[in-house]
Amino acid sequence: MEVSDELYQARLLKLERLRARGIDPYPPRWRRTHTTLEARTAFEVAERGQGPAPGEVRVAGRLVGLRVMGRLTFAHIQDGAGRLQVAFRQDVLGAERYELLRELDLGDFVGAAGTLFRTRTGEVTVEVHDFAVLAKALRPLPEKWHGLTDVEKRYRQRYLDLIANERSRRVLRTRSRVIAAIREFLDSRGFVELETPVLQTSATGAAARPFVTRYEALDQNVFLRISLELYLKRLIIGNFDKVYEIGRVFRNEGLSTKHNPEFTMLESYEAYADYNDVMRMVEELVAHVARSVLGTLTVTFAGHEVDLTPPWRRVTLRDAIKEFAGLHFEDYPDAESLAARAADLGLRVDPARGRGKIIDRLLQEFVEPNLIQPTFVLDYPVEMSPLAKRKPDNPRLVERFEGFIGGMEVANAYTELNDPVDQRERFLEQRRRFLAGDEEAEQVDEDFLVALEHGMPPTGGLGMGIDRLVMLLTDNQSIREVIPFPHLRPLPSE
RNA sequence: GGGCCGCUAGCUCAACAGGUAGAGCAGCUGACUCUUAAUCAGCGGGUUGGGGGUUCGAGUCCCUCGCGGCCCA
Repeated sequence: MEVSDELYQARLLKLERLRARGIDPYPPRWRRTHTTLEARTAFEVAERGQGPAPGEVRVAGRLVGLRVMGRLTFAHIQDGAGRLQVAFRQDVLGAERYELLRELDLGDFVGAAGTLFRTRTGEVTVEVHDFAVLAKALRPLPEKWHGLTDVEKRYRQRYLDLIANERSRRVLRTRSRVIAAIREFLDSRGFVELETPVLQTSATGAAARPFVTRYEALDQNVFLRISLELYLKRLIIGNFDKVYEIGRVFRNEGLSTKHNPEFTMLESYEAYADYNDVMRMVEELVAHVARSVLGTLTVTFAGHEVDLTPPWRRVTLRDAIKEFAGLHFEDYPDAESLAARAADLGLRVDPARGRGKIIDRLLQEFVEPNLIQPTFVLDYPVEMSPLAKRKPDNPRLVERFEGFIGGMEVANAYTELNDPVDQRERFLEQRRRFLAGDEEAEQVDEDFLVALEHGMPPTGGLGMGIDRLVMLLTDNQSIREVIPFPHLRPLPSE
């Protein structure tokens, strides 16, 4: 992050020379009439005789190109909408104003007022009558042609990446539009968006280790949420029939290109729906998002053509594992026999972690990477799913599905468990696992049990990882690309 | 956690077999009124990620630590 003293001092000197001339290098205002895009569009519309000539325009942006040719200077400024060329002529500006250009550097914000014209090479350009420094930059920009490619620096100083790399800006814009499209879809179906607590006295709703922090005023340890589930269910109990939240959850786990400690989840709950209804909603939701953001239902992800058109393939977990791992897990009623069979397949698993964990590993290792086209895997063992309702015809399984696309899990949903007695038993089973050393076991949430005992209607619930959905739609294999400021290990001596 | 690869000027990258660390862009000085990676002439710029070792001599070889990437678990 050190900048050479030479470059920094050169810019500081220019800053001081501006001040010496009575020019504020950080003026509080600049009245802008057009973005760069609006200015060009207005000119082109007038050129075709389809609108009035824009006359004097006032544009502003970061100086990203500067070509001084004696008494004529061309420059490009970049704003949020795009780039525009501006031309400074000494005979128009006068020698004294023109001299001020010497104090400009690439990276500075400038405002330019003037009229639009086309250069001999055909580029729409502002003939500048007046200009101002809006903010002097003291550090240099990344190289103008190659930009910034150092991956670590791109993440640590994301603003430089965003200045230099159009692709990075586009990915984050897509992220924003994905979230907007999700809201549009759910709102149009009558869902209500509410916010539930980030700070919780027990972290529930997922198998994950939580972050712990300290609430000083109450002299109490609190957790950052690992899911949105149990509070949204309380809202279902409280008569919000369709409710959702898009929010950050926090999981105290490893750091990688696939995992960020904080990530964005959508959870939705719908009374009187079951997991089949939720399945249909998920495929329609994803299709809506793709159509509205990309204008197509076919996306390329990691070299694969993925077709998001509903309906998606549906396969039971039992059949999926049979298909890809070649074993029928129901033939192995206990953890020991299943672990032994998994070992034959080259998968080392500890039977002490339980039968559900082994099945989960089989799913992750053998099935998940093969689910490139959108696929719902359904009917999970009850041990893996302490918040889901049992299947009426098979109490060892629950009405749960996960949605996979491009080899990634993007959705997880259940017919929600609303039997408070069964829920209490499931919590107690989780508690036993926790005491046996399973740090990811669900915590008992007594307050939630009391809520459930007041009655929750049959409900279909959904969790979706927004970051992964954005990865899919932008063809990024690293979650860090789709998060504005991904978490990185700290650099030494800070 | 393990393996492999990377870290050199502000940025993008070179540097044979261990022998004076270079180029382009950016910066500085100058020329230039239609350029657009402007061009031309000249100049400055380095703790080669940190620490240690081998050697007459280390960007290069060895050890170690840090950060990142890819793969595996």
